[in-house]
Amino acid sequence: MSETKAPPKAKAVRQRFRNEVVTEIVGYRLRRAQVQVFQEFNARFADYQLRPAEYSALALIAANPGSKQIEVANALGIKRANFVALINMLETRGLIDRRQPANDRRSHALFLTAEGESLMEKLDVAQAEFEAECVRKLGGPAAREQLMELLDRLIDSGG
Amino acid sequence: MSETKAPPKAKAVRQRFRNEVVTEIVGYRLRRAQVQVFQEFNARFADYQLRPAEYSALALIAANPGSKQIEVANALGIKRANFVALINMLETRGLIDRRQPANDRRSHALFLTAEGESLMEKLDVAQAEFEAECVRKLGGPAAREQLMELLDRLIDSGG
DNA sequence: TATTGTTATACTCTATAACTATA
DNA sequence: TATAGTTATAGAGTATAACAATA
Repeated sequence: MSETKAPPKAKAVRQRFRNEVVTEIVGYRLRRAQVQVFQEFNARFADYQLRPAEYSALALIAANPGSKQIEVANALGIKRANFVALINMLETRGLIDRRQPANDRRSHALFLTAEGESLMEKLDVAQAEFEAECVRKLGGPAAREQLMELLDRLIDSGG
Repeated sequence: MSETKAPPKAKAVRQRFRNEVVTEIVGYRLRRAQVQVFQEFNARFADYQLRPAEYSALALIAANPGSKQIEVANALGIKRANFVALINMLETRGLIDRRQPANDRRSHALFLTAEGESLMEKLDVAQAEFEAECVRKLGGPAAREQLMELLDRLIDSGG
């Protein structure tokens, strides 16, 4: 503090760019936080070549073996038409299977393959580490719980 | 509670779809909240034909008259290349002006037109109403302040 | 008639490279 | 050399319409 120099005086000191008109908007800050967190996710899961939607699809199939494409798509907020390419990719990579269900031959029953199960074990670890990092940034489990509750209020309310 | 019927026994009771593997992830819930808030924004600003980025650009130019394209683009987290079409649109619609600054002829100095200023007054009202609605959903100003602080922690931390 | 998966298509958003004019 | 604006282009993500198979 004792060694700070006087600011330059000659040129008209360019006023700082005023961001507050947007940074103080809930939606704007929500967006920036989400982008930041997704970038961090992508960096951490780059080794697995999995983006958020792909990871989420795998996790949902693991937790709901035999579920239909439309169920997983709906849970992810993805249109069933757009889910086809995603699930094709996971099948091509040998991570999931489409099987013929007995009761409804229109639908496909989704399952992890052995390789998918094996990968999922690693993904669970990576995801737990990532979540722990978020908790650390937020300042602890209580802060995370607070955030989750506040976000829920924005999601739940219909109008 | 006293009138609950026994669950149907005949068919194998289809277990509820288990979402928790994703809904309990900070990033996932952040994303869903952001999408919800942006949808609400789009609905409210449909009359003005303005999406979040366009509104934010106008607000930043209003708060920083004479700013350069790259300054506004950076503040919005948009590449300068992608900002061109956005600002072209706003200029075509007569909401902003690109003027020649005296000191640096490479850049464009951005200003709201009279029409832009006039529109901005209405947008300020609409945005204030929208923010108030978010506060209501969150449960009051203190809850909003909490959310903003928590989101900041996710944005600030570099690693 | 309605639903599931699928294809095709279009529109937005984003990322990169390269050009120009200026600094 | 570096920066501001621009163009072109390609990749995601998303939305809609239409079709086949099945319910």
